[in-house]
Amino acid sequence: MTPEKTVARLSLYRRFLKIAKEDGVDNVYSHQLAEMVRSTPAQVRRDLMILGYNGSPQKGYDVAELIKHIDTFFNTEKIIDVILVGVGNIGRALLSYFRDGKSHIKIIASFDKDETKAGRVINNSRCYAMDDLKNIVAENNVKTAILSVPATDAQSIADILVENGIRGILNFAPTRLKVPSDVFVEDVDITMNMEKVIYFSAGKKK
Amino acid sequence: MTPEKTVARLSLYRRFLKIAKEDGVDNVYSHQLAEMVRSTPAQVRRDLMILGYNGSPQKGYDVAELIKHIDTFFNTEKIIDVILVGVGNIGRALLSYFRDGKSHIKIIASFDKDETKAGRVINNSRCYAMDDLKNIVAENNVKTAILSVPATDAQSIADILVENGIRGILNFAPTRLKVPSDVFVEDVDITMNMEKVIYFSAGKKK
DNA sequence: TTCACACTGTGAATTTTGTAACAAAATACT
DNA sequence: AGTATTTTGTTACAAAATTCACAGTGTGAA
Repeated sequence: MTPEKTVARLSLYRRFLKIAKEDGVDNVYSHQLAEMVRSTPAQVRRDLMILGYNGSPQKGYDVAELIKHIDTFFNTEKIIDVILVGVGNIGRALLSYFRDGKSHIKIIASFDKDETKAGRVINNSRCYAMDDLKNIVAENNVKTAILSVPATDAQSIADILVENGIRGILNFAPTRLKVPSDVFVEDVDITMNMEKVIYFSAGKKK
Repeated sequence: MTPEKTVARLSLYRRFLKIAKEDGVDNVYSHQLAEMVRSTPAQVRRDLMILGYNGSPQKGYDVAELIKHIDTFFNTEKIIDVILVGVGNIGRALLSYFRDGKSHIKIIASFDKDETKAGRVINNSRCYAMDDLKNIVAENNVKTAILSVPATDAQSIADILVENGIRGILNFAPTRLKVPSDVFVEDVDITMNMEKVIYFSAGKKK
């Protein structure tokens, strides 16, 4: 399977390729792509190898074509439906983030333990009670969830998600979730990231 | 300098150690720490080596002592002041995130281009106009910033930050910032993370 | 006091990730 | 057509991160 780092970079390449396309750019060279994502030409070419799409010397890569191949790689010609659990501050921010960004990722429903939120439409997404999760996930064949609940609830909700067939979780709670090995969890750990910044910026002398 | 990955994990260890301490745990073994942060005992021991603090074979690591050493490593006996620029959805979520979590990181001021937000207190943090940034950063000797503005504004605001002495940026905008090499940038790229989850969870068969 | 035990600290092996180098391909120029 | 130029695809190499494996150590039971 493709290494995690490469997958991450492919996602970036595509984003910047789309911007370039908007700007009317038809083809790019590896060194241009490298500059966009702060990488090196060698790294870019190496990453693109796995797509099975070949650029041409002289003209580099055809932007539209390359995007198409990355789309195929990610299997996202179609819209991907995801759910979000935990409509607190971060949850709401994410709802608007994915609504505004015209990406192929769509939050089809959000859920919250707080029953008073159920039924309300928050940031364009209808909020449901936790009890409805089972049906909505099943009916829409949702496989991916965003978890933005407080740390104290994260594990128990993750259990519910897994139980109902969720296979991938983007976790914003500052906890390490225990899930079966066939479930993929990506942690977005803001405190940790912040501490990294503080540590390394202190090291960088003026 | 300590590798980035190690720094990230040290931050995690500390968080979980603090929780353990709250729970009245006095000492931990590497395999327990490993389980907490989803790692391996060997990895934990290797990471802790750089602290210069030694556990003992029988009792493992003294929790309080280990926390103290990680604190020293991060140089955070004192509170770290940071600023936040961009009081939109994500900005507000972060304000409340850092207000609620009783961490040693404190957002002392927030800024927004939108002058109508200036003067208002949003999520316990006073919002200032961009023009005030210079003075507040200088007066408080702030070295770290959270950037949560739209992608289109990110670079120009980053330039302002750098100009005013900011040396570390936690960037939530889906852009790669161009900064001098003595400034550290950590990107939190939610779309990319989401795509990783989708990719790898699809690979994981039921 | 010796033995067995459970764990640490750390060099060495392994795996993963990134970089460099260069032949082959496509174009433009003469 | 032949040559120079530019950039790719890929292989070989290097560096970094992780894991292994085991000697060393303190403790308590026999």
